[in-house]
Amino acid sequence: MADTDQLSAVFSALADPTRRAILLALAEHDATVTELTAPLSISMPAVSRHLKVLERAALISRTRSGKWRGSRLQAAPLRDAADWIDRYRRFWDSSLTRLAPVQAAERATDRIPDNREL
Amino acid sequence: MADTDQLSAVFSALADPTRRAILLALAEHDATVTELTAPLSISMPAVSRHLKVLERAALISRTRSGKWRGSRLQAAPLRDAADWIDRYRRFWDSSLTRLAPVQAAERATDRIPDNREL
DNA sequence: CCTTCATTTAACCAACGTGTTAAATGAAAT
DNA sequence: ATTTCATTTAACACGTTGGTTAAATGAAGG
Repeated sequence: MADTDQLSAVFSALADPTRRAILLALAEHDATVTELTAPLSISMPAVSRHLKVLERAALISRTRSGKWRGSRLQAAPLRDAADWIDRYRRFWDSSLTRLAPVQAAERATDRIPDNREL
Repeated sequence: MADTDQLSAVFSALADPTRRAILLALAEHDATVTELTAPLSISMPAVSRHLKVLERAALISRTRSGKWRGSRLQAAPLRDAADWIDRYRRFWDSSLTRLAPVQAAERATDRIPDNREL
């Protein structure tokens, strides 16, 4: 990560398939580390550290109740990530058919040194 | 990354603020490495490598035209990322008011060993 | 040709990420 | 008190990342 900014932390957390699997599991229901580890073919310490990453990204919260530590999905940062990505929606969605030619034209003439058809 | 799966590559690419800045610039118009480097206070080789990361994630395509190599935004992978995140939308958006209590109830009773109010 | 300009590759470095196993912690149960 | 169980921390290995500067590449232009 190297960065501490929120969005970077979130995207970085999402960049790992194991962590995405964990979030998916937590979308079903809160779970303990042991429960999360079961289907994951990695050691419990490894899962524990994935959870720490998710927690730093504020994607989960953790509760303690005696022996057990529960993890709960916190989706707010996902909203931020979705919002960021949404700024690019015009580049792929329905309007693509309508907008694409315009964009192509812009791209062909704009900013490219001497219009060398990049 | 360590992983080669597409979604991981995309999220990993997005996890760096410099690369997000590059994508934002490319949302305006295609650009050369030099143009992209100008506002970025890092060296051109560094930018060149960021571009390679974005290219591996299929977030940009590159064209060559004589001396210049242009970069163009390719938003399709962003759609995939958005789609992935969207599965969690119910956890944060409007229905949150309506759904949250249900979820809370589910969470309190579900899967947690012996209902220890995690 | 020889130079210039845009970009990439190479070599290096410090920091980080992800996994492991073994030890430590801390609450529960006997 | 001692043991047991869930989890975390420590110590280690190893590959990756992101930055640097210096050299290589490759097309354009004199």
